[in-house]
Amino acid sequence: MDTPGTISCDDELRNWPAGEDQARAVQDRLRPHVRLDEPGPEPGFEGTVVGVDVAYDDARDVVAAAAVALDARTRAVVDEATAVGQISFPYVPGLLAFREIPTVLDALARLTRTPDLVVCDGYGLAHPRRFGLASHLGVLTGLPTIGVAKNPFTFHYALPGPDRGATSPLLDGTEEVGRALRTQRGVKPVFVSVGHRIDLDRACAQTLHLAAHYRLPETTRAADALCRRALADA
DNA sequence: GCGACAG
DNA sequence: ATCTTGTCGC
Repeated sequence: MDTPGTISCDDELRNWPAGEDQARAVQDRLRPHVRLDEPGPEPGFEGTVVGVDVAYDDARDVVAAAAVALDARTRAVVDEATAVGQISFPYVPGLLAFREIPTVLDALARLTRTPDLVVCDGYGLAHPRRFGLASHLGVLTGLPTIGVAKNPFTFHYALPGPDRGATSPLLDGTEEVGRALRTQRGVKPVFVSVGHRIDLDRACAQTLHLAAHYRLPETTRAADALCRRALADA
């Protein structure tokens, strides 16, 4: 049985859901473990921010994940790791975590130090059941996580102002589940949501600091490039 | 029933 | 996510 506030990552992996109904049940069971009461690290803190990403080859049934650790202040790459596996779940909107997490966990385990913050491609709280990829990865690892997505999924938003740093609420009805964040002037915004153990203001501030030169955070760009290389070499 | 739908 | 060349622009 689960102890309140504690889950076993190994047990969750052992009992990976076989179908969509089971997967949704897992999300409903794990959702109460998400912690939204911690402010999380400030941008530029002493430590590492890790970007994770995954690439697929459906024809070969191969998935490659990458984890790239950056110095949180300077954004210099300080560590990186990859992992290759078999595709464990089809892509179903709302169930992305079940497709990505097993291999991502492998890659994270191969880093030489524990991340202080993990940046995911996709969403955390901004999810039909408030438990997206970033929330799920946060609960399984216990690490602070955020989600940075390239499109608004099923949610609505007004375009933020044109300046870098401008934001607007990402809405599910009237509930703010994340924010549209302009990381570069005049460039389409990214969509930030909280995963685990960080608040939305800090999640946006971290994203802005990491996206100093491009639309997407350096963490995401580095992890994306690395997992593609890992897939090609697999 | 129809359309929308992170990666 | 992935299939994919050249091309317009700073």
